[in-house]
Amino acid sequence: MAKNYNLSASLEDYLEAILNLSSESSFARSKDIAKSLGVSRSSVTGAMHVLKEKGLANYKPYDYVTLTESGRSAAAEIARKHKILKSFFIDVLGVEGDVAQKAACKAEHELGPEIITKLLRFIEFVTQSSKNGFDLADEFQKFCKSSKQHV
Amino acid sequence: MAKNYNLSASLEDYLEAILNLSSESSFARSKDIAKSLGVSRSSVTGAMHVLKEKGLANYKPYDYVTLTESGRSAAAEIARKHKILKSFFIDVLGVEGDVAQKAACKAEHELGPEIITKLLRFIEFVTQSSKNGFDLADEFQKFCKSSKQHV
DNA sequence: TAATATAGTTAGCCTTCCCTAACTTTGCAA
DNA sequence: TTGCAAAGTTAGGGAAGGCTAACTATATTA
Repeated sequence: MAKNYNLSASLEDYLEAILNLSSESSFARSKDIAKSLGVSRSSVTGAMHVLKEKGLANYKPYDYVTLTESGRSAAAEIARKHKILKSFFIDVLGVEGDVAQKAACKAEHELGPEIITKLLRFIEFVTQSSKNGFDLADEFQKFCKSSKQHV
Repeated sequence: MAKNYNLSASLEDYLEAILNLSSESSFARSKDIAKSLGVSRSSVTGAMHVLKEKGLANYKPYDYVTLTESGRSAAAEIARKHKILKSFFIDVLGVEGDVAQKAACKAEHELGPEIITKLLRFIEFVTQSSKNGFDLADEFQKFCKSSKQHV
Protein backbone atom coordinates (compact mmCIF):
# COMPACT_ATOMS: atom_id res chain seq x y z
CA MET A 1 0.00 0.00 0.00
CA ALA A 2 1.28 3.42 -0.88
CA LYS A 3 1.73 5.51 2.22
CA ASN A 4 0.69 9.05 2.53
CA TYR A 5 3.73 11.25 2.26
CA ASN A 6 1.72 14.43 2.09
CA LEU A 7 3.11 15.30 -1.26
CA SER A 8 2.15 18.51 -2.93
CA ALA A 9 1.29 18.47 -6.63
CA SER A 10 4.64 20.02 -7.27
CA LEU A 11 6.57 17.37 -5.36
CA GLU A 12 4.68 14.64 -7.17
CA ASP A 13 5.76 16.17 -10.42
CA TYR A 14 9.37 16.03 -9.35
CA LEU A 15 8.99 12.44 -8.25
CA GLU A 16 7.40 11.41 -11.50
CA ALA A 17 10.02 13.26 -13.50
CA ILE A 18 12.81 11.45 -11.69
CA LEU A 19 11.10 8.14 -12.33
CA ASN A 20 10.72 8.88 -16.02
CA LEU A 21 14.24 10.13 -16.50
CA SER A 22 15.63 7.19 -14.59
CA SER A 23 13.87 4.74 -16.83
CA GLU A 24 14.79 6.64 -19.97
CA SER A 25 18.45 7.18 -19.34
CA SER A 26 19.01 5.33 -16.09
CA PHE A 27 19.89 8.49 -14.22
CA ALA A 28 18.31 11.80 -13.44
CA ARG A 29 20.32 14.98 -13.59
CA SER A 30 19.17 18.18 -11.99
CA LYS A 31 19.27 20.01 -15.27
CA ASP A 32 17.11 17.42 -16.99
CA ILE A 33 14.57 17.41 -14.22
CA ALA A 34 14.46 21.18 -14.56
CA LYS A 35 13.98 20.95 -18.28
CA SER A 36 11.31 18.30 -18.15
CA LEU A 37 9.28 20.26 -15.64
CA GLY A 38 10.02 23.69 -17.03
CA VAL A 39 11.46 25.09 -13.83
CA SER A 40 14.85 26.55 -12.96
CA ARG A 41 17.70 24.38 -11.76
CA SER A 42 17.64 26.03 -8.40
CA SER A 43 14.04 25.08 -7.91
CA VAL A 44 15.05 21.48 -8.50
CA THR A 45 17.73 21.69 -5.84
CA GLY A 46 15.16 22.93 -3.39
CA ALA A 47 12.74 20.16 -4.20
CA MET A 48 15.46 17.51 -3.90
CA HIS A 49 16.16 18.65 -0.35
CA VAL A 50 12.52 18.11 0.48
CA LEU A 51 12.32 14.72 -1.19
CA LYS A 52 15.45 13.63 0.62
CA GLU A 53 13.97 14.81 3.90
CA LYS A 54 10.87 12.74 3.23
CA GLY A 55 13.03 9.74 2.49
CA LEU A 56 11.88 9.52 -1.10
CA ALA A 57 15.04 10.46 -2.96
CA ASN A 58 18.72 9.77 -2.50
CA TYR A 59 20.08 13.20 -2.89
CA LYS A 60 23.74 14.14 -2.71
CA PRO A 61 24.97 17.48 -3.95
CA TYR A 62 26.65 17.29 -7.33
CA ASP A 63 25.50 13.75 -7.91
CA TYR A 64 22.74 12.11 -9.89
CA VAL A 65 19.39 11.80 -8.15
CA THR A 66 17.90 8.39 -7.54
CA LEU A 67 14.71 7.28 -5.83
CA THR A 68 14.59 5.28 -2.64
CA GLU A 69 12.42 2.20 -2.47
CA SER A 70 9.59 4.28 -1.02
CA GLY A 71 10.18 6.94 -3.58
CA ARG A 72 9.99 4.46 -6.38
CA SER A 73 6.71 2.99 -5.27
CA ALA A 74 5.19 6.40 -4.59
CA ALA A 75 6.30 7.60 -8.00
CA ALA A 76 4.96 4.49 -9.69
CA GLU A 77 1.57 4.95 -8.10
CA ILE A 78 1.51 8.58 -9.14
CA ALA A 79 2.52 7.71 -12.67
CA ARG A 80 -0.14 5.03 -12.87
CA LYS A 81 -2.91 7.43 -11.96
CA HIS A 82 -1.56 10.12 -14.22
CA LYS A 83 -1.48 7.72 -17.10
CA ILE A 84 -5.12 6.76 -16.66
CA LEU A 85 -6.25 10.35 -16.30
CA LYS A 86 -4.19 11.39 -19.26
CA SER A 87 -5.76 8.70 -21.39
CA PHE A 88 -9.22 9.90 -20.43
CA PHE A 89 -8.32 13.47 -21.34
CA ILE A 90 -6.82 12.44 -24.64
CA ASP A 91 -8.93 9.50 -25.76
CA VAL A 92 -12.31 10.53 -24.46
CA LEU A 93 -12.23 14.30 -24.18
CA GLY A 94 -9.92 14.64 -27.13
CA VAL A 95 -7.41 17.19 -25.91
CA GLU A 96 -3.74 17.48 -26.84
CA GLY A 97 -1.12 15.34 -25.15
CA ASP A 98 0.76 18.07 -23.33
CA VAL A 99 -2.42 19.69 -22.09
CA ALA A 100 -3.57 16.30 -20.85
CA GLN A 101 -0.25 15.66 -19.15
CA LYS A 102 -0.33 18.91 -17.23
CA ALA A 103 -3.91 18.44 -16.19
CA ALA A 104 -3.28 14.89 -15.04
CA CYS A 105 -0.46 16.11 -12.80
CA LYS A 106 -2.63 18.71 -11.17
CA ALA A 107 -5.83 16.76 -11.00
CA GLU A 108 -5.30 14.57 -8.03
CA HIS A 109 -4.40 17.28 -5.64
CA GLU A 110 -6.99 19.72 -6.54
CA LEU A 111 -9.81 17.27 -7.04
CA GLY A 112 -9.02 15.20 -3.98
CA PRO A 113 -8.84 11.46 -3.43
CA GLU A 114 -12.57 10.66 -3.50
CA ILE A 115 -13.13 12.23 -6.88
CA ILE A 116 -9.98 10.71 -8.30
CA THR A 117 -10.86 7.26 -7.06
CA LYS A 118 -14.29 7.53 -8.63
CA LEU A 119 -12.95 9.09 -11.77
CA LEU A 120 -10.43 6.31 -12.25
CA ARG A 121 -13.22 3.80 -11.93
CA PHE A 122 -15.34 5.81 -14.30
CA ILE A 123 -12.57 5.70 -16.89
CA GLU A 124 -12.26 1.99 -16.36
CA PHE A 125 -16.00 1.74 -16.92
CA VAL A 126 -15.80 3.78 -20.09
CA THR A 127 -13.03 1.54 -21.36
CA GLN A 128 -15.11 -1.54 -20.61
CA SER A 129 -18.12 -0.05 -22.33
CA SER A 130 -16.19 0.50 -25.53
CA LYS A 131 -15.39 -3.15 -25.58
CA ASN A 132 -19.03 -4.03 -25.03
CA GLY A 133 -20.49 -2.23 -27.96
CA PHE A 134 -21.01 1.31 -26.70
CA ASP A 135 -17.95 3.28 -27.63
CA LEU A 136 -18.35 6.32 -25.48
CA ALA A 137 -15.33 8.17 -26.77
CA ASP A 138 -16.54 7.65 -30.26
CA GLU A 139 -20.10 8.67 -29.43
CA PHE A 140 -18.80 11.77 -27.72
CA GLN A 141 -16.73 12.68 -30.76
CA LYS A 142 -19.84 12.43 -32.90
CA PHE A 143 -21.77 14.48 -30.40
CA CYS A 144 -19.09 17.17 -30.49
CA LYS A 145 -19.20 17.36 -34.25
CA SER A 146 -22.95 17.41 -34.50
CA SER A 147 -23.63 20.05 -31.86
CA LYS A 148 -22.32 23.58 -32.12
CA GLN A 149 -19.88 24.86 -29.54
CA HIS A 150 -21.45 27.13 -27.04
CA VAL A 151 -19.48 26.69 -23.87
CA MET B 1 -18.21 37.43 -23.57
CA ALA B 2 -16.53 36.94 -20.25
CA LYS B 3 -13.14 38.62 -20.20
CA ASN B 4 -10.05 37.11 -18.77
CA TYR B 5 -9.37 38.72 -15.43
CA ASN B 6 -6.61 36.32 -14.54
CA LEU B 7 -8.42 35.15 -11.51
CA SER B 8 -6.83 32.63 -9.22
CA ALA B 9 -8.93 29.76 -7.93
CA SER B 10 -9.08 31.53 -4.63
CA LEU B 11 -10.34 34.79 -6.08
CA GLU B 12 -12.99 32.93 -8.02
CA ASP B 13 -14.17 31.40 -4.80
CA TYR B 14 -14.52 34.84 -3.27
CA LEU B 15 -16.39 36.08 -6.30
CA GLU B 16 -18.76 33.15 -6.27
CA ALA B 17 -19.32 33.49 -2.54
CA ILE B 18 -20.24 37.13 -2.92
CA LEU B 19 -22.66 36.26 -5.69
CA ASN B 20 -24.30 33.56 -3.63
CA LEU B 21 -24.59 35.65 -0.50
CA SER B 22 -25.95 38.57 -2.49
CA SER B 23 -28.68 36.46 -3.96
CA GLU B 24 -29.49 34.81 -0.66
CA SER B 25 -29.64 37.85 1.54
CA SER B 26 -29.14 40.68 -0.93
CA PHE B 27 -25.88 41.73 0.66
CA ALA B 28 -22.51 40.21 1.42
CA ARG B 29 -20.78 40.88 4.70
CA SER B 30 -17.12 40.19 5.22
CA LYS B 31 -17.84 37.87 8.07
CA ASP B 32 -20.26 35.79 6.04
CA ILE B 33 -17.88 35.51 3.13
CA ALA B 34 -15.27 34.34 5.59
CA LYS B 35 -17.62 31.80 7.03
CA SER B 36 -18.82 30.46 3.73
CA LEU B 37 -15.27 29.95 2.49
CA GLY B 38 -13.82 28.85 5.77
CA VAL B 39 -11.17 31.56 5.95
CA SER B 40 -10.43 34.33 8.42
CA ARG B 41 -12.03 37.73 8.16
CA SER B 42 -8.70 39.32 7.45
CA SER B 43 -8.18 37.08 4.46
CA VAL B 44 -11.46 38.37 3.11
CA THR B 45 -10.33 41.95 3.51
CA GLY B 46 -7.22 41.17 1.52
CA ALA B 47 -9.16 39.49 -1.25
CA MET B 48 -11.61 42.40 -1.43
CA HIS B 49 -8.75 44.79 -2.09
CA VAL B 50 -7.68 42.66 -5.01
CA LEU B 51 -11.19 42.32 -6.41
CA LYS B 52 -11.67 46.05 -6.16
CA GLU B 53 -8.37 46.63 -7.95
CA LYS B 54 -9.53 44.37 -10.74
CA GLY B 55 -12.76 46.27 -10.98
CA LEU B 56 -14.87 43.30 -9.99
CA ALA B 57 -16.13 44.35 -6.59
CA ASN B 58 -17.31 47.59 -5.08
CA TYR B 59 -15.37 47.56 -1.92
CA LYS B 60 -15.49 50.23 0.73
CA PRO B 61 -14.12 49.59 4.21
CA TYR B 62 -16.80 48.92 6.77
CA ASP B 63 -19.47 48.56 4.14
CA TYR B 64 -21.20 45.65 2.46
CA VAL B 65 -19.50 44.21 -0.58
CA THR B 66 -21.25 44.27 -3.91
CA LEU B 67 -20.18 43.16 -7.36
CA THR B 68 -19.66 45.48 -10.27
CA GLU B 69 -21.28 44.67 -13.58
CA SER B 70 -18.10 42.87 -14.69
CA GLY B 71 -17.86 41.12 -11.37
CA ARG B 72 -21.39 39.91 -11.63
CA SER B 73 -20.96 38.45 -15.07
CA ALA B 74 -17.63 36.86 -14.18
CA ALA B 75 -19.14 35.36 -11.05
CA ALA B 76 -22.14 34.09 -12.95
CA GLU B 77 -19.94 32.36 -15.49
CA ILE B 78 -17.88 30.80 -12.72
CA ALA B 79 -20.98 29.65 -10.91
CA ARG B 80 -22.42 28.18 -14.09
CA LYS B 81 -19.34 26.05 -14.69
CA HIS B 82 -19.09 25.03 -11.09
CA LYS B 83 -22.68 23.92 -11.11
CA ILE B 84 -22.18 21.70 -14.13
CA LEU B 85 -19.00 20.17 -12.77
CA LYS B 86 -20.59 19.64 -9.42
CA SER B 87 -23.49 17.83 -10.99
CA PHE B 88 -21.11 15.53 -12.82
CA PHE B 89 -19.25 14.76 -9.63
CA ILE B 90 -22.44 14.10 -7.73
CA ASP B 91 -24.78 12.58 -10.28
CA VAL B 92 -22.33 10.59 -12.33
CA LEU B 93 -19.37 9.89 -10.11
CA GLY B 94 -21.51 9.70 -7.03
CA VAL B 95 -19.52 11.69 -4.52
CA GLU B 96 -20.84 13.78 -1.64
CA GLY B 97 -22.06 17.31 -2.18
CA ASP B 98 -19.39 19.15 -0.26
CA VAL B 99 -16.59 17.14 -1.79
CA ALA B 100 -18.07 17.89 -5.20
CA GLN B 101 -18.36 21.57 -4.41
CA LYS B 102 -14.73 21.90 -3.40
CA ALA B 103 -13.51 19.97 -6.39
CA ALA B 104 -15.61 22.03 -8.76
CA CYS B 105 -14.06 25.21 -7.40
CA LYS B 106 -10.56 23.95 -7.91
CA ALA B 107 -11.08 22.13 -11.15
CA GLU B 108 -11.05 24.90 -13.65
CA HIS B 109 -7.79 26.39 -12.65
CA GLU B 110 -5.84 23.31 -12.27
CA LEU B 111 -7.25 21.49 -15.25
CA GLY B 112 -7.12 24.47 -17.55
CA PRO B 113 -9.63 25.87 -20.03
CA GLU B 114 -9.31 23.25 -22.77
CA ILE B 115 -10.07 20.37 -20.48
CA ILE B 116 -12.88 22.22 -18.79
CA THR B 117 -14.47 23.19 -22.06
CA LYS B 118 -14.36 19.60 -23.22
CA LEU B 119 -15.45 18.27 -19.88
CA LEU B 120 -18.48 20.55 -19.83
CA ARG B 121 -19.45 19.28 -23.25
CA PHE B 122 -18.87 15.74 -22.11
CA ILE B 123 -21.22 16.24 -19.21
CA GLU B 124 -23.76 17.73 -21.56
CA PHE B 125 -23.33 14.65 -23.73
CA VAL B 126 -23.81 12.34 -20.77
CA THR B 127 -26.96 14.19 -19.84
CA GLN B 128 -28.29 13.88 -23.36
CA SER B 129 -27.46 10.18 -23.44
CA SER B 130 -29.48 9.51 -20.35
CA LYS B 131 -32.46 11.00 -22.10
CA ASN B 132 -31.84 8.85 -25.14
CA GLY B 133 -31.91 5.49 -23.52
CA PHE B 134 -28.38 4.98 -22.28
CA ASP B 135 -28.26 6.21 -18.73
CA LEU B 136 -24.56 6.49 -18.18
CA ALA B 137 -24.73 7.50 -14.55
CA ASP B 138 -26.97 4.58 -13.87
CA GLU B 139 -24.80 2.16 -15.80
CA PHE B 140 -21.77 3.41 -13.95
CA GLN B 141 -23.46 2.87 -10.62
CA LYS B 142 -24.20 -0.70 -11.60
CA PHE B 143 -20.63 -1.13 -12.76
CA CYS B 144 -19.37 0.13 -9.42
CA LYS B 145 -21.52 -2.30 -7.51
CA SER B 146 -20.67 -5.27 -9.66
CA SER B 147 -16.90 -4.83 -9.72
CA LYS B 148 -14.77 -4.87 -6.63
CA GLN B 149 -12.84 -1.80 -5.63
CA HIS B 150 -9.19 -2.01 -6.48
CA VAL B 151 -8.06 1.53 -7.13
C1' DT C 1 47.73 20.94 -16.62
C1' DA C 2 45.46 25.24 -17.01
C1' DA C 3 41.45 27.59 -18.84
C1' DT C 4 36.94 27.55 -19.78
C1' DA C 5 32.34 25.73 -20.13
C1' DT C 6 28.70 23.32 -17.93
C1' DA C 7 26.19 21.74 -13.99
C1' DG C 8 24.77 22.43 -9.39
C1' DT C 9 24.13 25.22 -5.34
C1' DT C 10 23.24 29.17 -2.43
C1' DA C 11 21.46 33.59 -1.22
C1' DG C 12 18.08 36.64 -1.55
C1' DC C 13 13.80 38.03 -3.25
C1' DC C 14 8.85 37.70 -5.01
C1' DT C 15 3.98 36.14 -5.12
C1' DT C 16 -0.09 34.01 -3.35
C1' DC C 17 -2.71 32.77 0.24
C1' DC C 18 -3.48 32.09 4.67
C1' DC C 19 -3.12 33.01 9.83
C1' DT C 20 -3.20 35.49 14.66
C1' DA C 21 -3.21 39.47 17.44
C1' DA C 22 -4.24 43.98 18.08
C1' DC C 23 -6.57 47.91 16.81
C1' DT C 24 -10.59 50.76 14.81
C1' DT C 25 -15.24 51.41 13.53
C1' DT C 26 -19.97 50.62 13.89
C1' DG C 27 -24.20 49.68 15.99
C1' DC C 28 -27.11 48.28 19.65
C1' DA C 29 -28.73 48.69 24.49
C1' DA C 30 -28.92 50.20 28.97
C1' DT D 1 -25.39 59.13 25.41
C1' DT D 2 -22.17 56.21 26.88
C1' DG D 3 -20.16 51.80 26.64
C1' DC D 4 -19.59 47.32 25.10
C1' DA D 5 -19.82 43.70 21.64
C1' DA D 6 -19.50 42.55 17.01
C1' DA D 7 -17.58 43.43 12.61
C1' DG D 8 -13.83 44.99 9.96
C1' DT D 9 -9.11 46.29 9.24
C1' DT D 10 -4.12 46.46 9.79
C1' DA D 11 0.32 44.74 10.98
C1' DG D 12 3.26 41.19 10.94
C1' DG D 13 4.43 36.56 9.87
C1' DG D 14 4.70 31.86 7.72
C1' DA D 15 4.55 28.09 4.20
C1' DA D 16 5.02 26.81 -0.73
C1' DG D 17 6.83 27.41 -4.78
C1' DG D 18 9.15 29.89 -8.09
C1' DC D 19 12.94 33.15 -9.99
C1' DT D 20 17.65 35.51 -10.90
C1' DA D 21 22.33 36.32 -9.94
C1' DA D 22 26.39 34.89 -8.14
C1' DC D 23 29.25 31.42 -6.51
C1' DT D 24 31.26 26.55 -6.41
C1' DA D 25 32.27 22.17 -8.30
C1' DT D 26 33.05 19.24 -12.07
C1' DA D 27 34.30 18.15 -16.72
C1' DT D 28 36.22 18.98 -21.09
C1' DT D 29 39.57 20.51 -24.09
C1' DA D 30 43.44 22.86 -25.93
